[in-house]
Amino acid sequence: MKRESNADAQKLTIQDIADRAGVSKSTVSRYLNQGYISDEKAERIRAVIEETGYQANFFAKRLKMKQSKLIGIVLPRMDSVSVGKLLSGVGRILEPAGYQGILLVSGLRQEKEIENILKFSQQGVDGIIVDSVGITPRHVALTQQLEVPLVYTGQQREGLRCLKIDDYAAGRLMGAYLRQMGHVHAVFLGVSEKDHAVGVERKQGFVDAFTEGRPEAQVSFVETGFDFFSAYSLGPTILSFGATVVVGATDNISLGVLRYLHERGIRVPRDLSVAGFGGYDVGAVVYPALTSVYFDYELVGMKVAQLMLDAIAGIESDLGGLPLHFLERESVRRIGAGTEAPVGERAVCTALI
Amino acid sequence: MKRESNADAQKLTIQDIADRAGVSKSTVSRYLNQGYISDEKAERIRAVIEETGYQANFFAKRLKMKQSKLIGIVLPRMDSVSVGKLLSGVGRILEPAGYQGILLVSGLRQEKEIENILKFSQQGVDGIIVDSVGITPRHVALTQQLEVPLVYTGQQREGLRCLKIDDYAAGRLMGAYLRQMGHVHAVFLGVSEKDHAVGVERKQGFVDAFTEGRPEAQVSFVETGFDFFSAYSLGPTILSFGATVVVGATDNISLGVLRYLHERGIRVPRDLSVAGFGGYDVGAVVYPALTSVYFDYELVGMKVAQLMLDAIAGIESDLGGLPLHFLERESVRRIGAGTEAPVGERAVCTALI
DNA sequence: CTGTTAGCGCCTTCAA
DNA sequence: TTGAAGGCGCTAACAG
Repeated sequence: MKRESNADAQKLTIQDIADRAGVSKSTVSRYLNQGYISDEKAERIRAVIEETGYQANFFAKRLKMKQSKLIGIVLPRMDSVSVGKLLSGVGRILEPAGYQGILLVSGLRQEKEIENILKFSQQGVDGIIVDSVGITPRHVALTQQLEVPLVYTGQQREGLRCLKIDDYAAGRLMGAYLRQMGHVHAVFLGVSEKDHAVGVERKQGFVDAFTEGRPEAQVSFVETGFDFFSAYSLGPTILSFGATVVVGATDNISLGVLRYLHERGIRVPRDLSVAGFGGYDVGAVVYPALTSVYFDYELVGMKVAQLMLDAIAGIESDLGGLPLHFLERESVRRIGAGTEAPVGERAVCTALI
Repeated sequence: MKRESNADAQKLTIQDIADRAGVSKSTVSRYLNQGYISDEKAERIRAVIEETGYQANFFAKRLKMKQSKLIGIVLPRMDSVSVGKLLSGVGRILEPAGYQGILLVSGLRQEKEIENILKFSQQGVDGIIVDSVGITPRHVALTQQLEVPLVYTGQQREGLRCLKIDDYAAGRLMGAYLRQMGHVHAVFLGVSEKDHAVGVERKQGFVDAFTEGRPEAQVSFVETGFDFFSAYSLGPTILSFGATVVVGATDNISLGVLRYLHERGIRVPRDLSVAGFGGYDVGAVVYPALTSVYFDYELVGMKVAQLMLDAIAGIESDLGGLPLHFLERESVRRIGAGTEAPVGERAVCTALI
């Protein structure tokens, strides 16, 4: 009966392996890393490692190597589809590169976001990815002060390494589409301007493309939260404007509207059109399926991760833009003739399911 | 103009602080940990640390301390609502306890799940939480072999530290409800039995409660994938049985059915009832809102994390069960009188939105 | 090709 | 109370 199984893998050190293989520590180390040893010893070492299940101590190794192969990821929240997709994309790039993501959640608070960045930098991660809810001057200062490379997404700011979907362009896409469909009066159900990307850029893009050179065009604004219940409860207000289409700043918001309209017996799109942003799968299950601008968050994640890797390698890369896809589904009705959108405006529109 | 700002926080070591404060390394160390020094020196050190922004090197510290304050979390996938909620719950417990989660995704592959567990144990995490898609004998062997404590969720297995929702009970809850509503013939749209929790337990619970002591009761089975498109495409098959209710093993599956029925002009619940499992928010937005058994994955996450913390502390705790809530919404119709369910079967039913 | 020798930055006896 | 010294496990010169 053998006493030493390959349990307690943690306990043995490189010295133990060296002893059992009858070589020195450094030889084992070389075997593990570069490899500059005779086939014979290599084989002896391999055998010992095999049977003991030895694994190098992570912390000792990192202490020497001065790099953790860890990327800190600061997230606004955990239970969100887009965050999930983003993470999925990030992992896809990080893993094959030998890096590992480590998370910290900031509960949508900018302050905590900064704390988390600090915490990661103290922990000695090799890079920090921040999915921000709002970049403050302190973010900028901190980023420049820190040694470790940072990449931001979700929000954008001059002077920082950023990569996010083009909310303004997304807004324009929707605005152009609706004017083509002949709509003249729209209700825009937006969110707080504190979220610059969604609250300001997305809305502005929509308004610009929808109204540009059309004095008769009109957009009414209503502010809501991100969840569909808050949108749902705004139903009466929305109807009071007498518009022909309601645009929610996110699909969730639009779904809330859809549900309200359904209960009120208002048919979509016959009586009123509805559209959103995000292109979530759920938009395809509801009836009518929601017309939306699709954001490929997984791709965002992949590009952000690549940007991170490049930054670590000392390369300041520029990974082009992120494509936007227009999902023309069932919730928007054509009214009258429509106004042609500016040339090329529909170039990136693609119909997906 | 000061040359040394508090940038490069990483670079200074405990020795630097000691020098600037005019004390020895060990004094600084003591200040940082236990505290067994004169107020005077303590103050000097505090000041230096304050102005330099010094932070102890994470890896050096861990190398000495023999504990990482890191919990490895092995996930089947990243882009899923339930995983997001679970993580959210885990974080809620881990963070205040000074622990941090670190993730590895196994892409729904059991093999990779094992690799990931191994990887974490090599990295010296203090504990590993596994949201499993299927526990194999190798999982069991590995778990017993490893030094580090493991906690499983998603699946259950004798001899392992597990905590998951009671799929069998959830199935029973649904079965009992439907028989009470007078249904006699149901179609169960289930998933592969490889997923023991969902594919076997949940289904069995449903069948048992639905048919027990009712020879006339009948359940027809159809196997599908987890996504709603695959369920959607099974529409014709489902209808061919002529049942009065369709039960999807997950809400996603049921949503696919709902969409199919809607397109075919079949009214729910008038012509056919539909129900699911999960209680996702989306189920409340569709029309009719989906009746479902609600799983509080965030709570699961919290309990799993607590179990982990206890295990680390050497305590083998038993955190009771997880409550199930029945969401009686709009998609199931009452037919005839119904059969009373076994006594107490509805005890844990609660109506949430 | 290989073993010896230094540390990486920190914590922790051990004397003083 | 404090400082000196040793060592956690590993890698990377440096001589052989």
